[in-house]
Amino acid sequence: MSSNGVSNPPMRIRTLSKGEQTRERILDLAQDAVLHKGFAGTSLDELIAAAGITKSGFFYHFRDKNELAKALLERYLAQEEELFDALFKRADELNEDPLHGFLIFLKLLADTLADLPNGHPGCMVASYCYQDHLFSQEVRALNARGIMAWRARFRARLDRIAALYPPRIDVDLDALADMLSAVADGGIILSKSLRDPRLLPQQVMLYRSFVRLAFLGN
Amino acid sequence: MSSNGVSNPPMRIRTLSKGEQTRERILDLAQDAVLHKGFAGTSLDELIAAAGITKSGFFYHFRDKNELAKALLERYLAQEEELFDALFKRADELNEDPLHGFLIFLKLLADTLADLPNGHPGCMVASYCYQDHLFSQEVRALNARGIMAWRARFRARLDRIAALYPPRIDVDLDALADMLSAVADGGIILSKSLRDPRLLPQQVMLYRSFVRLAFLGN
DNA sequence: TGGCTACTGCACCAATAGTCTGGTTTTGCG
DNA sequence: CGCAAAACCAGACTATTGGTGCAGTAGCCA
Repeated sequence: MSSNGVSNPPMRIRTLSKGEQTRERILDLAQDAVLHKGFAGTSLDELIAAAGITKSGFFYHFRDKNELAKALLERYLAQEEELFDALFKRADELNEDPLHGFLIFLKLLADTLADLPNGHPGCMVASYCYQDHLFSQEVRALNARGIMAWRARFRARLDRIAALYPPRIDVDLDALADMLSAVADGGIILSKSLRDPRLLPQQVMLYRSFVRLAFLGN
Repeated sequence: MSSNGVSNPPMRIRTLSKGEQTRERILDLAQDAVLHKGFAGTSLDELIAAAGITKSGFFYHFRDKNELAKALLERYLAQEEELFDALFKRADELNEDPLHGFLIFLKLLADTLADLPNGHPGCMVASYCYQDHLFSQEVRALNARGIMAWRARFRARLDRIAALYPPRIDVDLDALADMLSAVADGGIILSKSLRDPRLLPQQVMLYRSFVRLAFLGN
């Protein structure tokens, strides 16, 4: 796009350099493997074979395996952030009311999840949570911070909702915020285990029903 | 019961033979390790060292590592069954109404989870779900059957409830049954990742609020 | 022309992982 | 007590794993 001239980053989305491409390819392969075999069950040899590089090539991009774990998680969390940003933005454009905006967001989220061709691939945070002793303190902390970020994000919404719609039941808003993470992670487990991609969006929609009932009463 | 005579198993709870004790010890250690490091990350060497046996001793009890995985999951599912049986029994003794019986059950479940000294150790089904490519088809099927059993169990309750209390919202009872599994698995992930044992029972209680709202309206 | 990026190739290593064969002790039980 | 079965132990073996070190190089950009 716009090859107008000199040293401008074209269109804000920089095209990835060759090295970045390879790095992304490794991360893609690693993510897939880790979500199906766990981190320890994913060997470097398998990754380099699939990526079409050599061991030396791998260590050019990552100092060691733990750095791969870290990069994997960082990328995953960033992608989630982006997704939520985008969905909230779309939802807010459709409705100004905080409650209805949130309900729309949840519908958009469910739709997005339902449209994933092979179902949700799995949540890195959940995967890492069941292998925490494999990782450095840094990675574990990153994992926890990811969940806390989701809580803060949803909690902020719920605060604005509760200010306008006094809850029909006695409910801790942090817990209600956490419940979306829980239902999503649980829904992913259901979908993956039973090999039914519909279960995850279905659970999100159930959470939506709960929110609606709790604040709107119907 | 009744040690009236001869070849009765004393007290119904047979005391474990030495071999069974060792086997249980291995399974205990393995479960703990697997829930913290994943299956591939759990080495046999580490298990036999902790159990105080040799490698050969291990293979006397399990043909190979996959058999350990199977035994681990089978035992876990059986223990869950037992727990649910016990809690439903207690709940039903306290109230005959299906809805209130279920609500009591959920409270008992939350209390039980809250009383676990170090929080819930983790769900084997969730752990295995994120490492399915490590296991035989048999183990994967067992995992799926476990979730299906929970669904069937809760669904049966919800059917009886819905017959008496027409739901205030349009809700798929299978999905609502699944939601308990989802919220529990998600709650475990929250509790483990954030190192806060209260989060899991809290999520169960939120699910309880939802059920109450959906069928009772308050 | 040189320097940087992004690798390849190969040699080598200690530590495990998982298996297997064949023996030995320990235990329950009649 | 005596003996078969149960419950192990000793040790050898091989493939794999994560990782180190170093030398070399193709391509690109200034």
